Amino acid sequence: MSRKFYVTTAIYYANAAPHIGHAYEVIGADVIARFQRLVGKDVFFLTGTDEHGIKVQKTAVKHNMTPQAYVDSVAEQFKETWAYLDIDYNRFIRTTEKDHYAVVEALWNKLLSQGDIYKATYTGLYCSGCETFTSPRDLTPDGLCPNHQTPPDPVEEENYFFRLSKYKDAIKDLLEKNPEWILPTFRRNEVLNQLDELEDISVSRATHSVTWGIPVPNDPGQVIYVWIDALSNYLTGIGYTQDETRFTQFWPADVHVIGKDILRFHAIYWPAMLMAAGIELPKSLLVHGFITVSETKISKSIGNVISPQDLAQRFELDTVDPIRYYMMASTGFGQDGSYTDEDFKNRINADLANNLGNLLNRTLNMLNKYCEGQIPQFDKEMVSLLDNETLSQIRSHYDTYQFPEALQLTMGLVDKANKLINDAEPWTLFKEGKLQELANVLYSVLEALRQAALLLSPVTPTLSQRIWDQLGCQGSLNKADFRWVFGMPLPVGQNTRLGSPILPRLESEIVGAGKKK
RNA sequence: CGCGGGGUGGAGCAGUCCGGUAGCUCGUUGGGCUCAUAACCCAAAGGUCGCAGGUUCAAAUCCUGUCCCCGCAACCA
Repeated sequence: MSRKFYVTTAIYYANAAPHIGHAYEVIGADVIARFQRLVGKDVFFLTGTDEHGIKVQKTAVKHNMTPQAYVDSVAEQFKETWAYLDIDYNRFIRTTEKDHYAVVEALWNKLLSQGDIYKATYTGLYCSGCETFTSPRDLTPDGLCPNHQTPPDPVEEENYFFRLSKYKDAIKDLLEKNPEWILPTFRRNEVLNQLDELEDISVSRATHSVTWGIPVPNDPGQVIYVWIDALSNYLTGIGYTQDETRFTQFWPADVHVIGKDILRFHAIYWPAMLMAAGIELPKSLLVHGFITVSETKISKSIGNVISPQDLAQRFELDTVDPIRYYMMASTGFGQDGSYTDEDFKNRINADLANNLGNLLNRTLNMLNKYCEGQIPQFDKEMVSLLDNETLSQIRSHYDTYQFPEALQLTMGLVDKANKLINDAEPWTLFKEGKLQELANVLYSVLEALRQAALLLSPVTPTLSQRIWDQLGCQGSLNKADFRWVFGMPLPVGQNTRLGSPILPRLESEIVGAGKKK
């Protein structure tokens, strides 16, 4: 088994601030990265921003900024949000970075020299108001530009094209022979269906329509369009043509985490480009759905854009873990997820505050009263609440990106611990002087807590660490090892450190969902 | 007939491939316990399994028809 793991998110278009939709994807990728580290892989986790193009160019003008200054500010916002969300990435790539230019140019030149990029005339509908080409389906029924209510002009323009059609059969073959290449698998059909009408794609734009992009080598009148520019970030991120050692270490990507909106580009354009360039293909695409807020698609025009910070503020959270947990527990990849305040509060209170947090609290309190706060000496009557079978199921769910299932099983361990306390009644055992039995029960529960903290740590790193610390364990869970689940039981006699609840119950939200604050 | 996903107790889902007491989480109600973050444990109520036919001793599950939602079809996370 390979010891490396390369995971990426899509790079986010730098013309607006991040919201919980972006957060969902990046958290998913972060959970994958953290889990793979936990099981001992050498992980590289790449995320970043896509910063070129006409929209950025225009938005910058609107803000009275240069495109560069504008994308600098947006990239900064993304980085801040990622830090806030506890995203432990290895690199935040920006398509305006120098090494990316070098990669894109290298790729371009290679494809051009072998004839996979060629120059041709592109005929399109150009709206002078929008200063961009539009497609017929974006027009009003009368054939007018929806923004300007004017008819677009047919314009001919010299562009470079990528010989995508040449790779049609190879892509088809790839998808048919690798049913698991796109996950969840039902997405594959969507792509297969689109394959038949595949034409070559335009991969450059004339500078009179867009200037904010990577210039086409040796052709000052053209800039490279989004496909080659954006998709190739996955190569740049690990040093293609720049750092061959690292590149060969991590390529191919193990999984590209993407939204369903950009599946086509990742499932068709991207492998075609790689085939053309003679580069190995990524191993899989993990396609997620969208998060809707109160059943409505997140949209600026509707005004229900909500940032992770908004959400945390709304419930006065002192850690983002509930957000991470909620997103990973309630929505499997593939489905669209619906966010509501009510649902969020219920879920977090039930799982994290009541079941998990309170379990720690009640157990350590008893330990203080009955065992002077020390991990008690158990004997062979002590039962383990976690078994090998369940553990391997949890691991397998994490491995296959089935986070709701992994979390549910882990919470099952917590349930068992709560149940054991109710059934065994340690307070009665104490009164009756059955101290060995008492020690066994408490140890079982404490050990379950330690294991749960470890198993949840990819999703809730902060809360897990709080449990870890209160149990008196040393060090950071970021450096933990999956084998510790059974391999590093709580040492007898260790002093625990009961603290404040790891997560207070959420009370009524301050502002309702779906409204702008 | 473009392709695909889905319609199961108040909410969100599993079960459908390999027919046979309709399950899980949350919520609601009642009880228990008292170590704990009004928490935890137990129990109960609550479902024409979209609709209509058919096959079968037996269908949420197979077959046929039909209605309704949603997604995808060149840049919308």
